[in-house]
Amino acid sequence: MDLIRKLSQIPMFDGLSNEMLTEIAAITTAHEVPKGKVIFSDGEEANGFYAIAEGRIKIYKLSPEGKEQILHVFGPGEAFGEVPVFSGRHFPAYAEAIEPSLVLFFPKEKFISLIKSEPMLALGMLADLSRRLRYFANLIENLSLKEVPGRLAAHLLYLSERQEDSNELTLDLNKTQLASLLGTIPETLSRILARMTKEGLIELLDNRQVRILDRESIEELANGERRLG
Amino acid sequence: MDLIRKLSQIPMFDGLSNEMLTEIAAITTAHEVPKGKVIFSDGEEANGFYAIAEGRIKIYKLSPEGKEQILHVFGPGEAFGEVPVFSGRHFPAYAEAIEPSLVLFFPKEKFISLIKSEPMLALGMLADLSRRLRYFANLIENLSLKEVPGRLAAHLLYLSERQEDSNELTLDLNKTQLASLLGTIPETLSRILARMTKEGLIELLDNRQVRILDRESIEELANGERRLG
DNA sequence: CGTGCGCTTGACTTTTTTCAATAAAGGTGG
DNA sequence: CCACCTTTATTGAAAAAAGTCAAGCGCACG
Repeated sequence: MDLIRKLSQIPMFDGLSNEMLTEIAAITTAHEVPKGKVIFSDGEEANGFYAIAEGRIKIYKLSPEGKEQILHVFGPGEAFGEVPVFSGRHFPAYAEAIEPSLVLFFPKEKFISLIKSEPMLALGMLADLSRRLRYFANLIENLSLKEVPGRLAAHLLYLSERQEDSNELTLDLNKTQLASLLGTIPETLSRILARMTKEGLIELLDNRQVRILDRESIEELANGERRLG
Repeated sequence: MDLIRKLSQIPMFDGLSNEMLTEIAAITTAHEVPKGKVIFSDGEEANGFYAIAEGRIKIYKLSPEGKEQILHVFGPGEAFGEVPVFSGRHFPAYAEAIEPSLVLFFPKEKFISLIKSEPMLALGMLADLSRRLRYFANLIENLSLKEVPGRLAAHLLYLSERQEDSNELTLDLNKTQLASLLGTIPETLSRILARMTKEGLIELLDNRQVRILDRESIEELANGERRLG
């Protein structure tokens, strides 16, 4: 069945038997989500969690004045909204589709029953949450200990690692959302990109394409060993 | 045995049978840690994780210039250093005793074997990591979306909830470390406490004692509905 | 073809940090 | 128990970083 193939592509479910995947499929429902739709809200009661079959979902917090901090952008194969399955009853942030998406939903109680009978499922889940904690520790470090140019530099290096030509990269978000991911605002991001261009560290090709001209300087920026003039 | 009593007081191990506690005890070692001792460092390879029997441990990141961001302060009954047990091989931050402490150590592979045979242990672990993710989401929100007065106000309210007299509270850290927990520096914290005092929101008694004089205004500060004059 | 949203840039304000000096607190050994 | 010494805390003045407000451009989409 198609659903089982989708489940098997989720890393969290790696190493599970076909029987177990079938059991999971039996409790799974799939939902199409249009771009811009809020899947759940901060503080909302949770009945289960999600995984992405297609599309991308941003997880974010909002300030009272409406400023947004993106915590995570998840793509195909990644799960989200698991926290209230295991502690607390409410989602800790907002989730919104930033592309037309197809998400799979797993109801809480039924999923917990499966965990009790299948330790590998628990270990996959633990690995998943652990990776996320590691990612958050890094995000906190960036927000608290680096200035915006350093955060941007680190992000550019991160993106450049996962492209064919390691010196030409495509931004995965528009600049407003990239600003939100980096804990700043579009104006500041724009200015810093301009400064990095003027100092010959990067070159802006398309609106979404960046060429790295001076990788070493960008690495120094990301490590706090240098600052923009 | 004394070790089993200590294990039974760790919330992560709630609901486990005596036999299982005995099995855990068989792989546990206890270690005294003097105040100021670094238990593990960011990036160091991990062989297992820890839980606190007595004392307090801070988990933190350092910038190249030596600025510190505290991620967590853990006390008796709390576990730390679990992330590399389930994903990655290295600790994601530093851990240091801020009081003379007694910590329990659980070796990685042996602990994973126990998890495979006891689903309740996995669920306790999952609840633990989930709580931590929730806490981190909150910390990120504070760092990114609130100014320092708002972060301090939120922390004072948090402390006041867990004291007998809800309007008189004891800071759990010295001010240098409190600044580090709030993502700022001692000078800034000092100034903001002075401003809150001048505006009649709080009164500083001892160096560690704070009396809340105007709780409503502090709540508004914490919610970003108000700012200091 | 127009409206709107995203992006950029400038001028200005606010917040926070830096640097420096001093004061207070806490722990140690005599 | 006190004097000393190190660490911690406070305060001021100046600098830096980032945010706000406002205006204008351009591209996309209906």
